[in-house]
Amino acid sequence: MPAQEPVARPRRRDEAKIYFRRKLIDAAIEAIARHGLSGVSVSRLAEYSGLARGMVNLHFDRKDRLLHEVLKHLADAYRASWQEALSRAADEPAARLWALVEHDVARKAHDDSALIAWLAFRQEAITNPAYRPLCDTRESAFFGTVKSLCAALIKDGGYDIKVETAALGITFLLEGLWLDWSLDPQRYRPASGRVVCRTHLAAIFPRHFGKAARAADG
Amino acid sequence: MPAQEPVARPRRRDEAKIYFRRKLIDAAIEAIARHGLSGVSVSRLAEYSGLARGMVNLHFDRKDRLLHEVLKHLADAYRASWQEALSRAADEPAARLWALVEHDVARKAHDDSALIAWLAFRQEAITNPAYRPLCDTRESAFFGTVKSLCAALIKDGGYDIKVETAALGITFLLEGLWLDWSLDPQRYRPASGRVVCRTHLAAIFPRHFGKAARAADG
Amino acid sequence: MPAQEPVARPRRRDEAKIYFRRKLIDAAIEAIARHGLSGVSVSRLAEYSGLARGMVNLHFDRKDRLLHEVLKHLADAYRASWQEALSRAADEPAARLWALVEHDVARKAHDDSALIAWLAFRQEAITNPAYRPLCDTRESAFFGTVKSLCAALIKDGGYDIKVETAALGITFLLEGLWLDWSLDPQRYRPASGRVVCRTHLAAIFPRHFGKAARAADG
Amino acid sequence: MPAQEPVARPRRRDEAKIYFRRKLIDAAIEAIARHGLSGVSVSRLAEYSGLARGMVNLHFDRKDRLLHEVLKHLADAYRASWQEALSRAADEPAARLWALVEHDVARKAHDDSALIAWLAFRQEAITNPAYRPLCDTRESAFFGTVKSLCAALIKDGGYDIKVETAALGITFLLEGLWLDWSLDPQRYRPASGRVVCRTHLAAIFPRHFGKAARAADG
DNA sequence: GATGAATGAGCCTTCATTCAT
DNA sequence: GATGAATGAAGGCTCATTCAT
Repeated sequence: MPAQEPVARPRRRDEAKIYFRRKLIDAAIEAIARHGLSGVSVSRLAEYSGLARGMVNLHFDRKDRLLHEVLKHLADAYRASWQEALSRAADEPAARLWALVEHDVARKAHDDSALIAWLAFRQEAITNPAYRPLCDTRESAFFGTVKSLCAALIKDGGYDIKVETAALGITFLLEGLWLDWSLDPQRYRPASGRVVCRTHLAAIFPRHFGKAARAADG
Repeated sequence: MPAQEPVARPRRRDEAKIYFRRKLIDAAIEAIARHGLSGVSVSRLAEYSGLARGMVNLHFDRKDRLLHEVLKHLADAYRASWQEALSRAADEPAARLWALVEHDVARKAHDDSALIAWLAFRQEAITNPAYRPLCDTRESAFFGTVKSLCAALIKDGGYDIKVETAALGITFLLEGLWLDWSLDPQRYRPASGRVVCRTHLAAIFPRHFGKAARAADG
Repeated sequence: MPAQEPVARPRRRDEAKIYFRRKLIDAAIEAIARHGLSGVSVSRLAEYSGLARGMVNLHFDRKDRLLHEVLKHLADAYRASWQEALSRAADEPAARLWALVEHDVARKAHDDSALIAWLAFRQEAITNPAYRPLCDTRESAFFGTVKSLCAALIKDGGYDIKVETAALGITFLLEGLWLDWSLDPQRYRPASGRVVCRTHLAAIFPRHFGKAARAADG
Repeated sequence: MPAQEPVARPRRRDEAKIYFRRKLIDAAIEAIARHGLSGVSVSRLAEYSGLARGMVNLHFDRKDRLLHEVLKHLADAYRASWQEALSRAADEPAARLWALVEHDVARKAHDDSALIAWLAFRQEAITNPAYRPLCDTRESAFFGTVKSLCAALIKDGGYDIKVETAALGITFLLEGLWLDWSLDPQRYRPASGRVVCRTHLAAIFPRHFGKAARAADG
């Protein structure tokens, strides 16, 4: 767990409720990252959160629902994160697309637990349909954004490639990156991930990510 | 479960042993594919295999070891499969590399349970180090083959790209494909996966997979 | 089981904890007495105590530890019992030694389960070293007390016998008594056990337990 | 286990039967001595005997019955042993009684497994009535012999003691000795056991085991 | 006769949930 | 609201026994 912030328990009821829910969600993320989804027991949540066992059922009714909230939390946080990165990028499709990629590539250097937990849900969604809507890459806002950026680039560059194909290629690459990273975070090097993605983009959108752009990137 | 082949139980002891072990391994693959790794209980294995509960411990000592054998089985089967595909390809690096990719792309149209089970182990390996050696893409024979084929292509085509980068890009793409497929096998279309990969290869190895080659592919 | 005292379950938590632990310990003693140490299963403990199966692990973590606590309980209760008997005796070594013997001889008329359970642990200690410290007669406070009383008598009477030998003889006799009693409690007669011990004491400490004393005893 | 005698398996069927039964009985004694009665599993018997698992049921039908045979074997061997010691003694009650005691006292220096196994059955007999007849000291030929020797001594010496009391005292002492020895065979010293018994005999039969006799013993 | 593969009952333990405190 | 004691279902494993080989 990262440095335990010594935030005091709020006195007001509605604030306390939020406080406890958040503590349990954080504990769950940590537990998933360390022991996998099936390694999350109520006892372990109590241990990791420092709260009583009954809190899970009090605040989320069922362990099930807590996990669902955790997934929502992860999805929201991820979306907020890449949208924030997007908002800082220049207002051109190429720059914005690269901002998305760079955000993913770079983020793997920190933020371990959340990423691993996300992957755990991603896997669980295969057999547990309840998680699917929140996990399906193709349905996410991220994928939508990538698609619209690709569409803009294709229109602008006159490329002979379908939007769907371009967007899928990019997301496949990023997902492969996640998995590769997750198996051994120590081994992962942002630089090599970046080059792999850049090369791919240069291939499908040469006028936007071709040699000139690559030189600028180093 | 696929159609239950009515293979009679062998009478000879050594054959029966192999027969039952195989039955348990198949049952495990099926159970993993349906319920995830943590959904594999001895009772469920008994149910899926039609054998007694004690058989798991009799033939594999611990459930643990059965699962390890399942993973080995999956790894072996996958390796045998792509190697067979490789052996049928023309003796040129480009053709051979494409044979590998095509094998992966096409295989997702069948073979559901094995693939999903493999992904489950892949995920489990993140938190359970015991599975890691058999799951780490970078250490596999597959990745080694991809690397040596890339090396040959780079030498032949004089490309300005590191072997590692090229090989990683290809495997990331394929792994992304696996995940995308796994979440909804019905949705998956081999054709679109093929195009995504082809486009990528054309980008990094244009002299081998460029326009001319793409035209040939359709 | 002896008549189930209808003591209501305490409402206060700390009292309830003691109450349930005690109930389980009593159930264990009863189960050991009826079925032997290896006949104590969690199911049987639940049955005998009227509590849920999970209570064993809740209150003692492992069945193992419950049994250890049972042994401690038996040892404590036995010690308290003979010490109480000792405290009521006159302040002379002979009277005190006899009080100890009489306590053992007489107690076998009641208190069945505890005694049989104790013997079961005594036996188990032979192959399970964990029980040994609490079972070893020679290390017990009882043996120490017997020794010091013997020492006092030897000094007072000028007997030509080692303290260790005298004390061992007495404890051997008492242990033989226990075993003989345990095989058939119905057959056991305190009177005959008493005579056997008295005769022995008269032999090694004639000036304290000789004819005159024997006459007084009846 | 003591040095494994390399006796070849007999060819003749009836001899082979005896041979295997004996091997299983020896294995059982060893297993009981090491792991206690409840630690004797068919697997362990197979391991210790070097025979197949099915042999237990083939030769003894049930594990139960094998154990019963083991107890009979132990009882027979013990009886043969003390009777042999008795036959070597001089033809006087005192000498014969002492031969019995000495046999017991001295035997504890070797013969570990059989003694510990015997004690295990002795304990088990408390809760399992099936073992009782073969374990009950008071019913055994040994006790009968002790009683008749005591009777002879009482008649000869004109002692004022009941036969039963005298015989019980002696057997209690010896049983106490067994238990004390069993908890720590390393600690046991035959000499001290001998002195304890001698002192006791001198007390109840002074004319036969009094000072003069004691001096002779050292 | 001898073997060990196959069975299913029973073992201890962990678990999510309920609910009195 | 917050706690953790109590429950009983389900988990993996060991076992004695049966019986085909």
